Amino acid sequence: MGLSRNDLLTIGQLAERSGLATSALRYYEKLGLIHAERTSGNQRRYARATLRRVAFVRAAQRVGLSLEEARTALDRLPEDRAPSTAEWSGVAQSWQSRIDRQIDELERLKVKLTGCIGCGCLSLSRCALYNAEDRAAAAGPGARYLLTRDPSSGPEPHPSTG
Amino acid sequence: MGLSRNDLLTIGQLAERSGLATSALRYYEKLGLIHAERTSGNQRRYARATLRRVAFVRAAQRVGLSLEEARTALDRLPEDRAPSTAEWSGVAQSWQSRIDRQIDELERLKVKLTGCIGCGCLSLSRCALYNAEDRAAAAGPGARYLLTRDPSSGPEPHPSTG
DNA sequence: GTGCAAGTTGAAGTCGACTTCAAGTCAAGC
DNA sequence: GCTTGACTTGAAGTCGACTTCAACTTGCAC
Repeated sequence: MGLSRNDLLTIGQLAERSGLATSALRYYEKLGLIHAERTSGNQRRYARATLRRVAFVRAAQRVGLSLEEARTALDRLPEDRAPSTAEWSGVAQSWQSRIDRQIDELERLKVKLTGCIGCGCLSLSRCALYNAEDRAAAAGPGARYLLTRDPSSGPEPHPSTG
Repeated sequence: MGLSRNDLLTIGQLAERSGLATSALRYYEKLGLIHAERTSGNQRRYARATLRRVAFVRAAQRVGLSLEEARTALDRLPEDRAPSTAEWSGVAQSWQSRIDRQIDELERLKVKLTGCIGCGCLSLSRCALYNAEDRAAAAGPGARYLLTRDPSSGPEPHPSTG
């Protein structure tokens, strides 16, 4: 399990240690999330700090960021060393409020479901589940685009061609 | 805004009332989530109860179910009337535990982030963010496949061809 | 110096949940 | 009866985050 040489990781080693597939790491590199030196034979060699960047990206995804957003956040942290408390706390705090919003939305949904049990609900007239008001609010990771259909808030699902 | 005739909704009306696009409703029909009668001219006409089914599907998505899973859950509820308290409570309770798991995972992530602020963390040796142990646990809606790489738990990301 | 696992590339495929398109048909108001 | 907007279909496109493929090259153990 030891590193083969002076602290540089092959893509396979980074994959094993980060829990990601090598193909994912190459993909991350293409997006500019991580970066590797090359051997004379053109193989990638990663600095150990890359492990940190990968962990950061995975955590970012868990808070609901896209890889593109993760890249932006990553740009505000140093590439070659651990961030200082100050550097880190800004990021962490904005993530915390994201998490809080997600938790909040889940709590509200839970209350609605409980209400529905109590009132024998799902009748068309006044079930809370039918009131879509806060659909766009905070939805979990990855789900934002799936559950939002309210044109007055948040990004459009696929504004590409039309 | 009134219904044009005897309680049957056109696809446009159902779209407006449910907040979904007509294309989404046709897609739901193709998946067997909803069903429509037809006019002599082959246009869809929906019973009002369809509104309930659609609402159910959207709620299911918010708890993290796929449309396929929603269809399965839907099969256990009556198609033409509001479910009884008994019929509903089984579903609602299983959703609640899903929600609880999701909240739980978010709480844990939040604690980790707080820890990282306090300890000037993100050093490679012992930052909690690096310990991926519970990655596969509960992740939010839609995110399960993105964040899971642990072969010992949960569904494989894309086991299709290989 | 050879064998073979592990690396390289770009292009194409996958997944779920839809949307968009093209080419036509229906329904309802005037 | 005509116009026009809402509807019909199947096929193809979109999105993000990867994975898979094919054809090839490197690097390390023996």
